[in-house]
Amino acid sequence: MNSKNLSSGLEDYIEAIYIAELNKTQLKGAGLARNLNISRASVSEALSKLVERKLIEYKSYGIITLTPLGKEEAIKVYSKHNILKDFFEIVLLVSPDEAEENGCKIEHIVSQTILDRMMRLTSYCKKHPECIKFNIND
Amino acid sequence: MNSKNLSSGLEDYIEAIYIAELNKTQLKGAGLARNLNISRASVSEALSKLVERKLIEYKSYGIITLTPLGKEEAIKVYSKHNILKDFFEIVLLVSPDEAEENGCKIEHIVSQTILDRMMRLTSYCKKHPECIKFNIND
DNA sequence: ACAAAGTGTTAGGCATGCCTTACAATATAA
DNA sequence: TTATATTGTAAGGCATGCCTAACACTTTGT
Repeated sequence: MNSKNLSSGLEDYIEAIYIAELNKTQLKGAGLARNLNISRASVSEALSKLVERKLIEYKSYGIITLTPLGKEEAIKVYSKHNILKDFFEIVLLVSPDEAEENGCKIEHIVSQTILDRMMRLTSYCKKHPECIKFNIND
Repeated sequence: MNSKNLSSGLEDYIEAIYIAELNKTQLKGAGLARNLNISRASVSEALSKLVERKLIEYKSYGIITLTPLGKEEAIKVYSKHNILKDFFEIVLLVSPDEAEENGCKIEHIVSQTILDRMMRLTSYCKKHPECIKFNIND
């Protein structure tokens, strides 16, 4: 389980780091702790693991950076997240907050096939909005 | 977290016990261990917790039975499971195995609103099968 | 009734992942 | 430059949930 699969916990860290990079934020451990609402101690442990797995670069008091490998992983997770969120919002008409919350959890466990189908259905519903009447009548 | 919320692990046990009851199977700990592919020792621990929380009745070497409370919980989980599985199969056209596998995991974390919407969309698609063309063309 | 098969439990471990406390190191602002 | 704020980490805990090994108990078949 060391080389390939990331636990859902580590995926969350990687994703948060990636989002910080997207926002061009200089992220340190303490900031990550604040973002994730987790203790600095826990973040410290997690960062060590991520460094060990060569997914991030990080030295004490420095800025956290994704390695190319880490970025690859981050993009995977983040895109799962977005596929789910869009699907919940656009197809199932769920509120943004709830879509976000569910996406965050489900992203770690859902299969690729299901994501692919969701993506297709989302884009279909965007083009054919009349298809979303399921929710109103029978 | 004691009185109300079940961990996803315990939900799995409860669900497996419920399914055994549906099949009119006399279930003991060892059988449950086989069903879930888990050691007898782990099952033994879990059953103690479930007895403690008054979700099952169980004595060593006896048959495991759900209490009314346990049955209530089981039905909740099981119906989530089925809503997800049906949705994946009927709306997203995923294979039964994959639908099952994903349902098993997601049932523990998905919100009620999303389940409700999935249910509606599933029944809509059953009545209007032409709606599932999203998967073929644009 | 007694051996074999099946079942249950305890003890000791491992992994994940979170916490608080206490302290150490660095950065920053006066 | 020195005090304050920020950041990092080590130690010791807790909870979940899984494992194996070893042992104990019950059931079953002959």
